[in-house]
Amino acid sequence: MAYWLMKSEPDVFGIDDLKRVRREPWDGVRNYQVRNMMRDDMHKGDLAFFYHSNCEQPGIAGIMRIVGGARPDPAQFDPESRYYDPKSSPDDPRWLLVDVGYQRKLKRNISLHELKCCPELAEMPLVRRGNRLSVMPVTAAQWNFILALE
DNA sequence: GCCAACGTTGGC
DNA sequence: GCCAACGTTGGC
Repeated sequence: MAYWLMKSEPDVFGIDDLKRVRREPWDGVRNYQVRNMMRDDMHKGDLAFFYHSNCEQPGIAGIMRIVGGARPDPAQFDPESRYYDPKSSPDDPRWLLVDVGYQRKLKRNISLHELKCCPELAEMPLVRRGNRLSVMPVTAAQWNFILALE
């Protein structure tokens, strides 16, 4: 089983939203590197940190599980969607999503600032300059270390 | 295939 | 709101 960190803006969709709906298609990924990771490396049963980005206190807010493997993101075919991609076709879908399920909130939000201060996490793309991945792998050691901060 | 222009991400 | 970083686009 693999571990991940997935970013979302809480103003758009946060951990409390996932808690309410229990399960959600993680749509809108429009980055090839992330798409390839979802396609090749993400599997049903994997666990992921829910990270709040672009907000007052960026950080890890909860844990979710991958409950469905990669499948075409319907939003890419919807002209009304902000994720519409006219260059994609149902015959050859360009963008994928995975389905995630609510697991739990962390007892406290673990802020980006705090994560940045941990030498043990220095290799995480999250704390590295210029990183723009909205989904990134987390090693078992990093996962356990972060949970121990809780 | 190069690279300038442009758009997006996301911390601050 | 600013802006650094970086991915994508498209002219050549």
